[in-house]
This record gives sequence, structure tokens and C-alpha cells, in this order.
Amino acid sequence: MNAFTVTKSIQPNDIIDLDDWEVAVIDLFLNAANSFGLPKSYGQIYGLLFCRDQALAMHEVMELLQISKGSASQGLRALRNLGAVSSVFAAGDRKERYIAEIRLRKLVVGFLREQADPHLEKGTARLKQIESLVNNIEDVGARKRGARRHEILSGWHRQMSRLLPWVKMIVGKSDRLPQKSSD
Amino acid sequence: MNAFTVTKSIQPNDIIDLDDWEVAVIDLFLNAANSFGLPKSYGQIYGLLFCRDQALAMHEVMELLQISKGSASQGLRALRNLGAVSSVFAAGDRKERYIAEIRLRKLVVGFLREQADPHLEKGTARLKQIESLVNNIEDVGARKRGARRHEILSGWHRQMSRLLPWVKMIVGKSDRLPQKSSD
DNA sequence: CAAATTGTTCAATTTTTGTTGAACAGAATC
DNA sequence: GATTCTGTTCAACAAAAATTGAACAATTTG
Repeated sequence: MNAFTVTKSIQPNDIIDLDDWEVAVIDLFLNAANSFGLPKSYGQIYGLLFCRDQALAMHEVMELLQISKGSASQGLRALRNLGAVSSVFAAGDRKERYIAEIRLRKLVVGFLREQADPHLEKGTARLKQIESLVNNIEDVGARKRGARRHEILSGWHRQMSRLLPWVKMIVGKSDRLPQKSSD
Repeated sequence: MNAFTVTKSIQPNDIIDLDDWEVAVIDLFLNAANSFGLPKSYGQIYGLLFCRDQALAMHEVMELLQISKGSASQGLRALRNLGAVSSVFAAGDRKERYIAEIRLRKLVVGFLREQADPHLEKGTARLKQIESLVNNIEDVGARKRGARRHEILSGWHRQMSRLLPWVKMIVGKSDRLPQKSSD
């Protein structure tokens, strides 16, 4: 009984409580986040919440994914800013709990609002700057070339500005799947 | 004439030959590349070629941007794979010269083909894997939850597959700017 | 107001990613 | 076939980005 008295010291800390399919889904989102230019931890967090019916507290997210407090806090905040996660409060409980937004349209719109729209705005300013630099060119031929490039960039900018609203519109026109009339 | 006999040793290497507006355009593309998840050197290279009427040799790209052989070689190859750069050969010259593709539609289509399409394919495989994991769940309630998530993911996948062709279609419908009837 | 709970911030660290340049391969020229 | 020219590859290195966790609010509870 000497070697086995350590039994009690085994902490019930290992809440390695993820189903295989959940691990696979979390990994899917990890990779997706990566290719969208987001930190992988954001993908993991979203993936976990996506799998669950019940809202999870930050505490649980940390333990289930084995990530640090800082990552969980920052990740949840970023995901809320993207509109990919929303928070709820259980009555008589101090802590916030988080739940995944699963409507694709909302996800796409939020992502574009956070990532694409700011770039378009910056683009406007940059184009003006380039235009003024081009106008300062002495040599006529060189100035003409610069002006041509500025026109092209302006055209691109205009086209992207047109495209984005379209994308926001046509994604998610049939969010609720027509197959299976449950729900 | 002792201290000044080095005159000949001054190499005409400092072809720091970029106009201010070119620097600004290159920086624009550097930032753009960054937000598309591409290395900044790719953006610089594309930006430089975008500015120029004449095709440039790798050698010139290296010197003008002050980047290494490796970066130039890898960058140019990646840009060619994206369809953002094409190469031409001047008659009686051994070296390849590079020129930027400036039609927005081509750029978008190439980017989506290289970045998005592969993800959709992988997605199909992953969805199958998740489906089979879900089917192995013992508990009925848990299996139902897993099945529900699998359906949602399949729906997203289908919608993204529909969206991409649309984007490829509607971008660049008016590449040649209607203003200025030259060309 | 001390202690406990929940969450944020940010400097230090780890991990990931991009860049460099020397060695190499192929092709043309002498 | 030796030399020059052009471009590729990849291991070592540098730079950038994500992650960690300890210190720090802000609340709530006893």
C-alpha cells in the first residue's frame, strides 16, 4: 500500500471531455481560421462552441481546449467582434457564457465588415496619395504612365466596392436547410 | 591620383531607381499581399511589375526591391502560379522577363483557384470523416447533436461552392474602363 | 474591507513564417 | 569540356505572430 497511496493525488483535472467528432470539427475550424488569416486558437474556440448546444464559460473553453487564459479571453473577444460568437448570462450566475453564431450569412457579413471594409477605406486614402505623387512627376511620359496606373487601381477599387455588397447579399439565402423538416 | 584611382571601382550598382509614386504603389501591394495571407515580398514584386510598362528580368527585380535571389525566384514563381505574373522572352536574350497581369478578373480567378478551390475539396473529405465519426457515437442524444452539426457544415459547404462561381463571374465585367476611349 | 470570482492586459516566450545566400543544375557560349 | 549566364533549392537565420501567465482591475460576497 506504499506505492499506491498516491491514488488520492490524482486530480480530477483531466476533463478531456471532447468526443472524437468534436475534435475533428475543432480541427476543421482550426484550419479554416488559418486560411482566413486568423489565429488558430480562434478557430478552436469557435469550433468548440459550434459543437455544443449549451453555452460555455471561458473557464470551460480553457480546460476543454487546453489553452491559456489570455488566449481564451482574446479569442472570445475577437470572435464577438466578428459576430461569430455571442454571450449570454445564466440567471444568478456571475460568469458570462458563450455561444456560436451558426448562420453563415452572419458569419460572412461580420468577417467582411471587420476585414474587407477597413481595407477599402484605407484604399481610398492611399489612392489619393498616389494621385498626388503622380501629379508631381516632371517628365510627361512618366507622369502619363503613373496616371494610367492610378486609373487602373481606382477601377479595381470601385469594382471591389461593388462586389462586397453582392457577396453579403447572396450568401445564406437559404440558411435553414430545406431537407429534414425537424426544427 | 592615388586616393582617386578607385573611381573605376565604383560600381553602377546603385540603381535605386524607383519613383516616389512607384514606392507608394509597391507599398500598397505589400499591404494587400499581407491581408491576403501572402508574403509581403510577393506584394512588392507584383507592385513593381504593375508599375512598369517594360517587362523586368529577375535580376532587375532583385536590385530595385533590394531582395535576395531566393525571394525573387520564389515570389515570381508563386505569382506565375496565381496567374498574376506572366513571362516573356526578348529575342536573342537568354533571360526570362516578367510582366504583371492587370485584369482584375484574372487576378481574382487565379487567387480563388489556388486558395479557395483546394479548401472546398479538402472540405468534402473532412465532412465525410466527420459523418463517419458521428455515426459511431453510442449515445442517441449525442449522435443526434453530431448529426445536426454535420448537416450545418454540409449546408455551408454547398453554399460556398455555389458562391465562388458567382464571384468569378461578376468581378471584372467592365475591366476596360468606359472613361477615356483610348485603347 | 478582506476574500473570492471573473475577466483583461501586456511583456516575455514560444511557435510559425518568411528571407537569405551558398551550393547546385541546366543551358548556352567560347 | 570549361566558363558564363540564369534560375532553383533548401538549410540556416531573421522577423513576425501567437501564446502564455503573472499582475492587474472590477465586481460580488461574507
